[in-house]
Amino acid sequence: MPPKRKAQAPLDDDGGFDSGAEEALSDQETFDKLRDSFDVKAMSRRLRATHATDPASFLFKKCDQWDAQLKPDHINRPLWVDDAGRIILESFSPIFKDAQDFLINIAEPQSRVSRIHEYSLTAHSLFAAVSIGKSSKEIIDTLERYSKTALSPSVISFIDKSTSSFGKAKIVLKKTLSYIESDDPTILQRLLKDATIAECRADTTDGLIMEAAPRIGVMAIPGTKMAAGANQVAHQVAEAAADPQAPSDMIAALREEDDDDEEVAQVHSFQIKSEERERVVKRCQDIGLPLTEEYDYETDMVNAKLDIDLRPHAQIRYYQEKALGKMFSNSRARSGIIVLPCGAGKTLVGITAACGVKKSTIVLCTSAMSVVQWRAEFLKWSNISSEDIAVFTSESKNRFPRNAGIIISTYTMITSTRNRSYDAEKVMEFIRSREWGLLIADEVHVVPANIFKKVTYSIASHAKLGLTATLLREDDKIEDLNFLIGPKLYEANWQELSEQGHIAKVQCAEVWCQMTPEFYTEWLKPSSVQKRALLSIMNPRKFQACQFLIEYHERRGDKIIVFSDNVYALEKYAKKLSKAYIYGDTPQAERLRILENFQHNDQVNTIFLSKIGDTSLDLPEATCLIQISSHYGSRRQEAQRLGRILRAKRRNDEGFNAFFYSLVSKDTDEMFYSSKRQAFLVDQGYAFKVITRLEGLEKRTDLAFYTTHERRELLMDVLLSKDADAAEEKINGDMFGSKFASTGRKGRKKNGARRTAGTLSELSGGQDMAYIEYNKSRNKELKTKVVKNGFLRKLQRGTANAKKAAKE
DNA sequence: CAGGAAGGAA
DNA sequence: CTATGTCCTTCCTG
Repeated sequence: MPPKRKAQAPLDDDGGFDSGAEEALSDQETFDKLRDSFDVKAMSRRLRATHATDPASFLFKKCDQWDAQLKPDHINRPLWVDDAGRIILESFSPIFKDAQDFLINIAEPQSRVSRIHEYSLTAHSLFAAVSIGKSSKEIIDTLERYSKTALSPSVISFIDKSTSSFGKAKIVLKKTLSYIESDDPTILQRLLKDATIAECRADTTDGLIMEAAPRIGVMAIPGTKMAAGANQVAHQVAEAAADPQAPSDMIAALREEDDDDEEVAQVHSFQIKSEERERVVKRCQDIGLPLTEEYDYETDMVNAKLDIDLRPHAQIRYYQEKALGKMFSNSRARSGIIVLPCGAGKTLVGITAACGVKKSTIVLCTSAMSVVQWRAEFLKWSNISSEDIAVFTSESKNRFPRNAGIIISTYTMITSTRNRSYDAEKVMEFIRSREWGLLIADEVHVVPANIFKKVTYSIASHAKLGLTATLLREDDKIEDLNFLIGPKLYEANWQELSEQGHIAKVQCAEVWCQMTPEFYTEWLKPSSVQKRALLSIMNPRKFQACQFLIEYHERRGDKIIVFSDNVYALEKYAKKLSKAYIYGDTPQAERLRILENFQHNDQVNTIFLSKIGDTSLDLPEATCLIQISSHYGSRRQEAQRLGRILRAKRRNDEGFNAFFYSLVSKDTDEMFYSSKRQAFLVDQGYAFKVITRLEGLEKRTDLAFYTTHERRELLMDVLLSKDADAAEEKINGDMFGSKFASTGRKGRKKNGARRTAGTLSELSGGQDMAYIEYNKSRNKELKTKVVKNGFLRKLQRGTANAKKAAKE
């Protein structure tokens, strides 16, 4: 994958590197001196790595390597294709739409900034193209037609080579067992020569299993069902013929299928161990013979039909239809992944897919809350009867009464390795023992986590549909989805959807906040990353910017969410500004109360959320988002947070914009992380504007931490908080260190130290600190789990205050 | 219902 | 560059 590029200039047009006009001069001097004394080289190097590449330079570089002649009418052709399979699409071309539709099928979108889109041809993307029915010739011809230059031979041979062996063998399910199947026995022989695959073989026969092609009825071995199958087709043909609306080719197709059946086409197969499914699929991809997984649901006579249809009021949007079209071509369901931004109707896509397959369906979600939502959506959009949808979570362990139905559950529920309750085990048995027509994996990007990989062999499903907004992980496991679920079938273009009003338009901005001298002085002292991070977050200028933005947007009538990963900062900010906040320990009832107020009470326009709000909370009221702590360059988190405001209810109001601010403390690590986090959104075409000063901010005297005194106090508070205790070590560490060596024995990692500190809160502040410091080095062995979190935090604050008092 | 255990995110 | 610490979620039990 080529490196991501920043599309926008790092600086605002007029702003430039505004060195803080809002600072009093003396502050500025102090600040400059501080900065001069600090070695900024490392940081600027990192910044340059993400900021510096200018958006067009890579084009020129590529042109240099190019001998290819431009075609005479190149101006009418929208593509540049280099010999490594990288494709540049000009979005201003008149045939942009056609070219985009084509590219999305055969290549991986890398970046879709406003004028220039970049795609790349990969083996995976070509496999996806073949599995939705594109031939190698079709791909090459179309590419050639759109390209400004003749395709290089290496690209052609890459496409040829990659596609020639695709689609020759498939993986199928018969009576919950897995088989590799092909028309061509030599392909299977070839596969069996591979040691890994041979190892995973389950049947002990020497040769291959051979049977008539699994058209109609053949799947059923004894007579009765076969007859039923044949009957059904006859019935379908009759039905189709009787229906004046039915296109004649459809009838012909059905008849043809019937005819096919009479010629005894042979199909060969061997069985593999279900638990080795992934290994086999992966191995087959590695050796260039990827397996297709398709489900011929219409002719499946073994599994009961599920009575489900979309309700008439369910309107499928065109992009949802496109996505589903990729999944359902050739009247089969194929496994794969559909990528749609948050709020673009992923659930409806899943439900429609279930309505297409009409077999038992299992839906997996990440949290119990979305399980409830999925169920509600199913009832809303389809005519499924409510008893046919079972929910399998810790609090509800239902099964459906009939032969076919829907189960909605969580990944953890399915994959848990620990002891299950009796009921849970019963339901698991039920799930394992039957065949599923469709598996819907919500938030599919979580699946590659080690534990979740198990789902695919706990559940025997004919087809799998993965849904996600952000097919992104910071590790390299995202590739695994290719064999865990299937190829990416469709990926929507965010900009296009927002232009058409399906998701909100968003203005993104990065607000650079200068560090105050007090805070920067501390920041520059050698200390832990945690402490530095905390100082950057608690930077009073950032606080003021936040306060300013909240006031500004509240006046505009926006509903604002403020995100902070850091709970300490979350609490400080929220309390200082008298706003409600929710984090992990907030009890369910309290959460609901706050959310309720946020949505319906016009006195409550701002809430503070920890990363609890990244996913799962659905807040259609929110229109403005402020990020105050944005650690670890997680692109997915950034995208997901942005997703919180994409479904803004007011999005169709004339000229409506949602706002997304990232507050960043200047000259700290946050700058680096921030640009890293934005990479994904920038590739989706979002332009981040850099704001170096907020108009009117400097004139305000009523903002928090206006006086030096207040800022000092805040600094003290920060330094004494649990995250920033390194400085005290020297003072108190050796005085009390040994005294408590035998006290605590347990506790998980650093938490242990914190917990134990709680239990010892009756000690004086100084001793307490010493204790914490002493145990820092050996907290791996600590293991006391005494008090619960919420209580602890209270104690924590108590001890912090005690420390402060002791110091003064 | 509180609390523990386990695991994920990045 | 990787390892880390912190937060959050799930499920199950006493």
